Amino acid sequence: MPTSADVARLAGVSRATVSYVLNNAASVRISEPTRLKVRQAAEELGYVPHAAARSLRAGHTRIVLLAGWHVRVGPPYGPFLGELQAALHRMDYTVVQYGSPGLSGDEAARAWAELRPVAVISVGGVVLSAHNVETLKRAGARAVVTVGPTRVPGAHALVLDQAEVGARAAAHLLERGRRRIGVVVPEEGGLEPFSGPRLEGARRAVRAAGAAGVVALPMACTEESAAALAAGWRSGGLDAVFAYNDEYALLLMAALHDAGLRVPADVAVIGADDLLLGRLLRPRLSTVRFGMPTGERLAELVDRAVREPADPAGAAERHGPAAAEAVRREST
Amino acid sequence: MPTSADVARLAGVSRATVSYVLNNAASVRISEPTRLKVRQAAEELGYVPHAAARSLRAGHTRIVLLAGWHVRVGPPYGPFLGELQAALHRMDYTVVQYGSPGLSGDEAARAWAELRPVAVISVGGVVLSAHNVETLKRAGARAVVTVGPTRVPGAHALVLDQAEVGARAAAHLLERGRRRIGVVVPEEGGLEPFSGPRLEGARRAVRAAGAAGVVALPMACTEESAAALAAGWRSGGLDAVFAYNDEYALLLMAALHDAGLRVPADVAVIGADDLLLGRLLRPRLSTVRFGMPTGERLAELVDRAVREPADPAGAAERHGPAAAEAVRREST
DNA sequence: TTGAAAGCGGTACCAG
DNA sequence: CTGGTACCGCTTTCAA
Repeated sequence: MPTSADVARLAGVSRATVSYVLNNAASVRISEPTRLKVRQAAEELGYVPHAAARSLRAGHTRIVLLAGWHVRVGPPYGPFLGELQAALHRMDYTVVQYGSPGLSGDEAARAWAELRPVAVISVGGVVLSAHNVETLKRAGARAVVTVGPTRVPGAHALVLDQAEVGARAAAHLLERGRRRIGVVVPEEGGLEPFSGPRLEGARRAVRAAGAAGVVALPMACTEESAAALAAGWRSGGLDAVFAYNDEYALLLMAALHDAGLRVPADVAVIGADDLLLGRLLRPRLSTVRFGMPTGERLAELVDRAVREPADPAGAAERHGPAAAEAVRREST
Repeated sequence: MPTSADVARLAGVSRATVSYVLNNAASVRISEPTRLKVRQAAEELGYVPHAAARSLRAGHTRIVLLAGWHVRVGPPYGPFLGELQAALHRMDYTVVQYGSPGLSGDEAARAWAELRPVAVISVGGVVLSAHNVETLKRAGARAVVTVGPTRVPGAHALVLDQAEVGARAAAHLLERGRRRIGVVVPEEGGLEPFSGPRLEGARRAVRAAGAAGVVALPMACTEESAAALAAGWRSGGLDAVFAYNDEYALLLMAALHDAGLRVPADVAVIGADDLLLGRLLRPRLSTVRFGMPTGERLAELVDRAVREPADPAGAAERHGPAAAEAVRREST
């Protein structure tokens, strides 16, 4: 691969001049003929600058590290992350995906810091400590943003209060007169940061209402698992279920139907995340929708944090939880 | 951020020694006490090596560039890409996501080459020329893999013959005795590399069978758009539809149902990609399934290409298309 | 207007 | 066994 020295040689100028020309350096005037020679030489050699060398010299990168993307990234995160990525790209950042299955906070922070990202966005998954955030900041991160149920000192937090989702679902079921409520908990790994709070939120809401409590129902995202759960339903005596997610809800609903139970007459079913498919199946699925911020908005937040040198500690944590609301359709 | 020089100073050794210790250099023997001093110093300072500096010196990176991830990345690509990413991570590669909306092949190749990736995986989207592949290889890419309908000279190709999908769908509908066939084409941007060949394949299959031809039906992935399409259905006189995708198929099926048409009596509907939800809705949706390679397999292919210095030109293109087959359920 | 040279952080050769 | 040092490719003062 040709280097800037090769271009300089071919153009008959110094490496400095090459750099000035190709970066349109404003602080220095280069004659038009020289510019042309340099441009042609670069073109001819197919010169492409070396990003690592540049950022080594510059002392900082334009890397935004997007961490903790699970294999199972269900809606509404998929579209959200897509938007985020596109927006950051438009702002000229290099988005580096970093899946970190099974890494501890310390290991993850170290691995991420090696890249010297200018910002880190941690989506679910890895739980960072204040010390980890400190490590990242010292490594050049001007912004560390966590998206998820927890809040880390020192980091911007886009709190997604999953407990609120569970609470709304339970409240809705209670309102509809149900009392014996089950909560489907996914058996798939990696969803605990979401499923745990959802279950807990439902539990709290039910307790607050003076009802008996909720029953956790492990289930995998397969037809077989749903059928197994539905088969034992009558003996459980539950009259309502909050199914973590619309996907799980629909699976279970189909299985309950096949097992001869009527929805919502025998069992009320509510999901979450307001997926499109919830409106396709009949009865239409009730769900809990929660206002996910747009990817663009988070991208702007990151961009601002990167540019603002002053990062008042107070401002770091003021990004409130998005509101959740139950949407009643036909299944409850 | 502390550098290896800081660690060396604190430990009272040279930078070279620090490097040897922290990288467990096998070619050199360092005394145990020294190792300990270095380790402690590094720990104490919270030293994290600088990836860019390292790869600048090494002359190569462990970056695998995953390019062309669209915002709307529908199944079965989502899970596939997730697996791929996880597998590469396990093999100790750094996966860099690079969305390139609206970039030409030349621009994209340049931008990618700046990162000096050791491998490039281009998923749909950007169309690379042989020259672009050459640029990337010169920039250090030991493997360039394209995943999608087209095949680029010089690159490994994981051909996903979308035309075959369309052809199978159409053939299935013809077999079921249908003659006037519509093909839903998504209005959403970014899907053309997939939707175009699917339409074309269906068209060819219908022509080959001596039938009249197919009608392209633009539709967005929303209830409204589906309803609009369904509303004008009777005047179109079509007795079957291939709907690009199970998602579009289900939307349309629900809309047709609401418009008073019976599936499959009045209209046969077939989708593609064999999504889970196609088995939840009744009637169960017929679909075209095609064997997507697992992410693990592609990761291994990349890994092998990276390690094998010899890359016989003949081997570069032998990765055949995955087979597609129609799965009949209840909607056709 | 252009060139020479220092140095970003880390690695690996060679000398001691 | 360890230290000195050259160098990876690029940017950016400082001089000419």
